[in-house]
Amino acid sequence: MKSSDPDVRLLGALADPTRLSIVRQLGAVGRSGMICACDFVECCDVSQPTISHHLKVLRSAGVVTSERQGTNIYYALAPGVAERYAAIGASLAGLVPLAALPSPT
Amino acid sequence: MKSSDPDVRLLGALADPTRLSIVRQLGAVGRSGMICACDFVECCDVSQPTISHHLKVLRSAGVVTSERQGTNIYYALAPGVAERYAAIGASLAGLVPLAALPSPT
DNA sequence: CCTTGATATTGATCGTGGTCAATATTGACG
DNA sequence: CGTCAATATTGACCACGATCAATATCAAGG
Repeated sequence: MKSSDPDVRLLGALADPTRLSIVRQLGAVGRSGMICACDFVECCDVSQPTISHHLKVLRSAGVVTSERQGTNIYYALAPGVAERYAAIGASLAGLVPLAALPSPT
Repeated sequence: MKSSDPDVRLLGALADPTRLSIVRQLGAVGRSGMICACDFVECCDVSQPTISHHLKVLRSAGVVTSERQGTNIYYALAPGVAERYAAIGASLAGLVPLAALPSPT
């Protein structure tokens, strides 16, 4: 019954404090920024297997991509995830959510 | 442990096929559009108590507002929910979700 | 190879949430 | 007040997901 709707899966992937924190860190380092999985283990106070599980959920929902570099694995925001998120917002409010953002003058 | 983070609650409220369907219907009828609860019972193939439960979740997360008219109760998108959704998107992708929308050349 | 560090998987536990049947509440209208 | 239609609440059941301890895989260096 896994809901199979990709929009629901995207929202569900973000609807967890640990995962939202991970994704926000990835967003904060910019578009091409990559973060080592070990860094997530340090910051969020959950165990390493739990972090690995959350990263798997995010990857499976198409939110992040992973790239191996030696023993470390670096994660980055998947391309197009912002578009997907914005598209869901558009289907909700039927409009332009962005116009409402704090405009940086 | 209810996660208390309003962003997580907003995303969680949308991360359900039935609730997303409800919110999309509300978005489709436009800004001031209101929809009777009974209409949701008809369209989504879940029982009336379940619809009532989902509406309660959406109301509790600040996604919808309700207004009684006789025996019927009409629901509408809460003001500011689009802004809240967009703000989360901004914190994710750095900014710009809107520029990323399908550009109509 | 063997060890070591990083990540993933397994297995188990436990809370949360979606669902329904049954029942209660609420409001309108005789 | 009694009835009816609409909505909410209760109680129970079940699946899913978040979590951790233990273990496995995987890659680099000696």
